[in-house]
Amino acid sequence: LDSQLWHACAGGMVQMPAVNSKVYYFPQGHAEHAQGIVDFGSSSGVLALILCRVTAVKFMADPETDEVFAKIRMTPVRSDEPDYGDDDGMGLGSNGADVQEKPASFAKTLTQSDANNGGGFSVPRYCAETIFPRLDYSADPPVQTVLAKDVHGEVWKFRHIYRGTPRRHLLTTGWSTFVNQKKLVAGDSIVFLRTENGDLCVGIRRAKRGVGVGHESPGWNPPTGNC
Amino acid sequence: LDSQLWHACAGGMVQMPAVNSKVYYFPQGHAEHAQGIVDFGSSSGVLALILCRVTAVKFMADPETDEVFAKIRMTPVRSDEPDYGDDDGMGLGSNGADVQEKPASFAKTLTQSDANNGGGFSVPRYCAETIFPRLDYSADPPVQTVLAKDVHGEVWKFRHIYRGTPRRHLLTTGWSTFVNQKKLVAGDSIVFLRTENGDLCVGIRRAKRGVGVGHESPGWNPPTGNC
DNA sequence: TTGTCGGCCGATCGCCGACAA
DNA sequence: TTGTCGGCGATCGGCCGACAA
Repeated sequence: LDSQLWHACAGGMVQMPAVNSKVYYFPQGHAEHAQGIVDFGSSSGVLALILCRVTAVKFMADPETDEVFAKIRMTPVRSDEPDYGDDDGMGLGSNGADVQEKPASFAKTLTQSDANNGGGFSVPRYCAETIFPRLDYSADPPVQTVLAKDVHGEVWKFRHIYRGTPRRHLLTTGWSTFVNQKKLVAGDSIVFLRTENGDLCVGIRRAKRGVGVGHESPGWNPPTGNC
Repeated sequence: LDSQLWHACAGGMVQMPAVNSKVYYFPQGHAEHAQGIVDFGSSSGVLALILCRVTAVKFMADPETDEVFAKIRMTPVRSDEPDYGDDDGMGLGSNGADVQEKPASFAKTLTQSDANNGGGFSVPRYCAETIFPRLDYSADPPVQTVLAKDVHGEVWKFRHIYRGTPRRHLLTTGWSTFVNQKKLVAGDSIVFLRTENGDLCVGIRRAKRGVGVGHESPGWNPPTGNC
């Protein structure tokens, strides 16, 4: 899985430690994330945090839901181990900027109309103009076929049209197939990303399904958006 | 799973040993059935057949495909064990007839028209008259709703109508849903069974999917039909 | 700029009798 | 008796601009 698409799906709040960097491992946080509340009382003999060195990071995606996650391999740093002087574990360069250029990407939360069966997808103008291939506006109406690769490398085909009064960008043919196959519902988000060589990719962020999900104000998220 | 419905799905050629009866267990046949060819050469030290006593029989059905199978528990009969004088292991009474009355059932192999999407199911007259609830022929046309329980206890609803020239029995509304949910194709068989208390049940026999399946002559199977 | 709606057209579903095997 | 076919009406999918937030 391409790490750029992975990061676009994960969102801008997610930063991954670089290989060879040093991080603190929290056993309690890991256990709670994996299987719920665990008693790590002071008498349990488990340290609260352990200084480790990252030995491997693997970017992955669930084959069913397309949701992204990562496997991080760590080894404890022994107190007598010499310090290699590596970075702070946030995967950032010394100037605080990502060492890797961030490609253009855009995330939108699906509206009721987007997810409705039989409807299309309303493409925000910013997304259409900066992420999608350039449309030939001299045609009437301007139409093109857009190909996008998902996290599994599968290619999806969409009809991209610029029409209506006032004019707006829409994905029509191919969109409902995508919604049904991916089992998307209103509230889920879709991520479009343009790689350096001009290829288009598409990712998914499922809405939190748990009870008591707060009613977020709708609207689109700034490029490479929410957490 | 009701043993009568199980037997109707398995077909008349299948006879199960009764609990407490004695049978021969063939390790080689069991192994080949489970995982393919296994070498049971004379030097392997495994006996070709072992006299056993059946201690339990469990009638089951695959939750996905509805295909029926059974779990048979056996314990080897030791040579010094006294003979209880039980039967021959075919589950038959001393007169060779089934100890349990066989309920009315009917099996039909689905034709192309039966399996076609958008079509109905052509009910053989014998099945409609002996298995289905009695139809009120004074109505025009005679119609009723038929409820049938599958191997999981799930109830399916069909519209049963007697119409056309010449007159014939058909299942219309509800049939295509059943075909799609059960993923039935032409060549698969459907089994209808009426229990003693008048309830209707429905089972499935999948066609052999393997390559080189011979072209069987079509047509319906006699009551509680094929193997 | 874009979310939602009603209109509308074509495709499909599914019920029907005709006909013949 | 029943398998297959063409007809046809109802429903649904899906593309469209209108309109307003």
